[in-house]
Amino acid sequence: MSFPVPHHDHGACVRAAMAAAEEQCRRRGARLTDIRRRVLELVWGSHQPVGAYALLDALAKGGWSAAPPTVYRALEFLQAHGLVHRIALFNAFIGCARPGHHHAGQFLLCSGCGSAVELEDAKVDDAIIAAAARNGFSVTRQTIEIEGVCATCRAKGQEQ
Amino acid sequence: MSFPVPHHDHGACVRAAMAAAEEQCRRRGARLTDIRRRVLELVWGSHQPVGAYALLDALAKGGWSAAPPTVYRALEFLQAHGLVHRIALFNAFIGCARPGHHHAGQFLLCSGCGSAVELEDAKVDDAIIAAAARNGFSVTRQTIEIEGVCATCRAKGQEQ
DNA sequence: GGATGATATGTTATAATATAACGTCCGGTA
DNA sequence: TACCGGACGTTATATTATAACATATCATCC
Ligand SMILES: [Zn+2]
Ligand SMILES: [Zn+2]
Ligand SMILES: [Zn+2]
Ligand SMILES: [Zn+2]
Repeated sequence: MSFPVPHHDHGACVRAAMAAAEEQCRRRGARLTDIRRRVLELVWGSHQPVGAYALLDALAKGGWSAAPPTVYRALEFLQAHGLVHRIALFNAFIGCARPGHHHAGQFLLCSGCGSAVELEDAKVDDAIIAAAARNGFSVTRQTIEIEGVCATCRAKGQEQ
Repeated sequence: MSFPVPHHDHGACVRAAMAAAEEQCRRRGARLTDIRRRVLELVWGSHQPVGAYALLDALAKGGWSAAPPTVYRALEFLQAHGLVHRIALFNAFIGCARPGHHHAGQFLLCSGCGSAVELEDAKVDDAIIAAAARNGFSVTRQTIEIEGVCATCRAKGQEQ
């Protein structure tokens, strides 16, 4: 929701995400299989978007013998159930902290630390829908990827 | 600026875009070479984003013997000078109707006809910068790609 | 429990997108 | 003319993603 502090208890992030995913799948009658669960954990390895082939390597290191379709299928499932989002700019994937919540798919991407943070800003949402409507356009999906520098990285850059 | 009417005089779009490009390059002392000019014309072949390899094929049909780097270099140049934008969602490229103008990179993408229209909406821009600032984030670049259905396609869909 | 259909996974191959690396040409300039 | 830097040609390869088909697993019904 807000930018991750550098040395936070990330294990807590992962546990919360996995619990939310289990809950979300239970509610929707979706099967969070071993592979899907493992891929989701790997996506949550950091707050940075991860590429499919990086996930593949990570799976392999865990002894999971997997080919590209394995990872892409898992990611497809996770996206379909709102557990993971794709960052189009980077061809990479990031965990969703609030599955089930309304989300428009708004991301802040820090070019310093590589972190991605999901935004749920109603004003941005409204402004976009209004601008679209003014052009006779009805919105079905938003992809909003904002590159820039987070507070932590800006502070680091200036202290030199 | 607004959605293209189905049977408009597209030649006029192309001529205007090419003139604007010549002017922009002149002002900036950039060399709009034959290949770059040709690629830009091809990008303007429609109001739909075009993939790099489609451009490559089109160049080949014009007898231009080109390899991928040729097209990617031309696209890189055109992007650098604001003559072309990349649509991250589609790995494709679209001409900019107003090079030199301030543009935040906001696009409406119709899933019916495939058209892409660039928006320059200050309210969207403001809302995003404000939302980013609230998270201590300073924006350097926006990628806003809004999928949906344009007025023309919606009308077509309903008349059945 | 065994048959059955749907869903999930394994496996191989290949498609689609993008870049690295290096040599050559060409246009302007001293 | 000799030089320099940007532009281009060419080959190879990296990166991302999907097609196609075989096999396995799971849930359900009898
Ligand atoms: Zn964390
Ligand atoms: Zn940062
Ligand atoms: Zn037109
Ligand atoms: Zn349309």
